[in-house]
Amino acid sequence: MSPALVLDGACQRHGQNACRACHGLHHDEWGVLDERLRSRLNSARVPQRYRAGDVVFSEGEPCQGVHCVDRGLLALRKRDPSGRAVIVRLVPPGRTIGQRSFFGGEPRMATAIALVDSELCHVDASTVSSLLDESPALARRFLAQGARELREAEDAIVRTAHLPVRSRLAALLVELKDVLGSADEEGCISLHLPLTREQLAELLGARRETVARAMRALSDDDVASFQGRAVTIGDLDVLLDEVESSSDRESTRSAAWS
Amino acid sequence: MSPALVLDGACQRHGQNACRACHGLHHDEWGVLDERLRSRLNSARVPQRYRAGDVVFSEGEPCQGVHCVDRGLLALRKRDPSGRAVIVRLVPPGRTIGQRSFFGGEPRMATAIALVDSELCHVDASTVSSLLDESPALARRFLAQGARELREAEDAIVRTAHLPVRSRLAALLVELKDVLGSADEEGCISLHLPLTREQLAELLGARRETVARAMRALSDDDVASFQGRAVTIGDLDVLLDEVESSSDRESTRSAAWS
DNA sequence: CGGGGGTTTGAGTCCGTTCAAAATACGTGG
DNA sequence: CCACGTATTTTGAACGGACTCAAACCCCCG
Repeated sequence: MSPALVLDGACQRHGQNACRACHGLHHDEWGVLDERLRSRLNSARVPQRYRAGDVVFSEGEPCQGVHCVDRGLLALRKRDPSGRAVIVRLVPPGRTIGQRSFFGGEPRMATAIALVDSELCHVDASTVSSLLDESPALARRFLAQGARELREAEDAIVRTAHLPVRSRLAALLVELKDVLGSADEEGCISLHLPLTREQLAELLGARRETVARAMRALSDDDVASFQGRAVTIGDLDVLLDEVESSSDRESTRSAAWS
Repeated sequence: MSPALVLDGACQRHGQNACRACHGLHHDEWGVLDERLRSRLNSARVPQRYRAGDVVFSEGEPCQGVHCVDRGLLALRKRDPSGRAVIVRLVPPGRTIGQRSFFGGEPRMATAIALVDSELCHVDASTVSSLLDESPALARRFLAQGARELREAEDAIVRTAHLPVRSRLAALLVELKDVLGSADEEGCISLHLPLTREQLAELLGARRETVARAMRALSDDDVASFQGRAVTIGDLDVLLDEVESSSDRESTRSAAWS
């Protein structure tokens, strides 16, 4: 039912050729290449496997090209001036990482970490460059993808600016359910978190303890239940309200009480 | 002495032709166009003037192309789910706004507001499209610019995640001094804030009152002084420390006291 | 001189943090 | 399969930063 499951299924079926196969199926950049350029890409790309916790590239390193995510999930993490880690975004299958520093001509500004066992394809810088020069359509795809990432980043800025941790956690669950969730026949969504509480905290801009308390608060109010890394969402609408309302909460409540 | 002042001077000298002239001079996208394409751009662009407070485009509107900033300063502002405004970034002269929704094929996701009297050039969507298709170099420029904006957005995420308002204000001053500041012979930097306290608060993800208190705290500690919208920075190093240290502060202090 | 927008200050409250301890999960070797 | 040591997660209590509400203050302009 969920798009993510369909994606995973398709990738597994194609084994080592997952890269070409998956990228054709989804909103990914390379899909627009014609046969000739696609075969050039195919001979240049090098498939790689990473285990949960492995580092794909590190903050400060020079950029050696881009990586496409075929399977798994990555996190991009930066450090603030005082050394604390912040996860700036998650990268699901179908997306490319490393574009930012490739196009910006900068060293890597974040560390990419595999949150679960993952399969990537590395494409070296000169191949990407030559493909870009020959395919304006590819450039447009990358521009569109960059626009999307910028929007997501700005949405994150807006969320962290004013929403409490509890609402930010709810918003994160809403996002994750599209990528990792599966719904049973009752409309009850369940998903397995690919992050430790610590990483969840880095992603939400909070501390472990605060995240734990926010989880407890959500389950006390029957919005979602947490058992270890397993999450179940009884009613999606209740979860969505959690994100929208925030300050409306007590007014909604008092309306329900009267 | 400051780059911003040089830029302003150059633009004013060219009057109505500021667009072409300015864009050639700086790190702007259009600079890479050859003579033919540049003249196409020049005949399609329409110069526009906005007064402080004017809206260039609004959240939700369809995208009609991009705008280049020749003079002045713009703010891009979004609203969070509960309706509160957040300024996600400032746009100085030399930059283009509206690319994000143009490339993403989405309606505008933010409202663009002139913070001071500003001059822009509007370039319609089909012109930008045709230029992009004919000039891979232009596409690369836009990709580079998108990468830069994404990095800046991610930096903002990291800052708001853990730094206190006082440090975020200091970081903002460090950025603004490059665009708006002028240094006297003593190395003492002064600048005029183009924002109300309210807008400053929206930019920092805080409330007016908190920003006022943070200003007071900074001037009490002789980091910077605020008189209305005029800011003077006595020693830039002290201001930079303010951003770096944050949690180191009390240890620095105790070292100084002993 | 008296508005009115914008700014500053104060007092009280709430949310998130910090520090510390208990509880739970987990992998490893016996 | 169980016991044990370690890492992660959860809870509690106290503190602190930022928010809210409310009032005073400016400063510019009519």
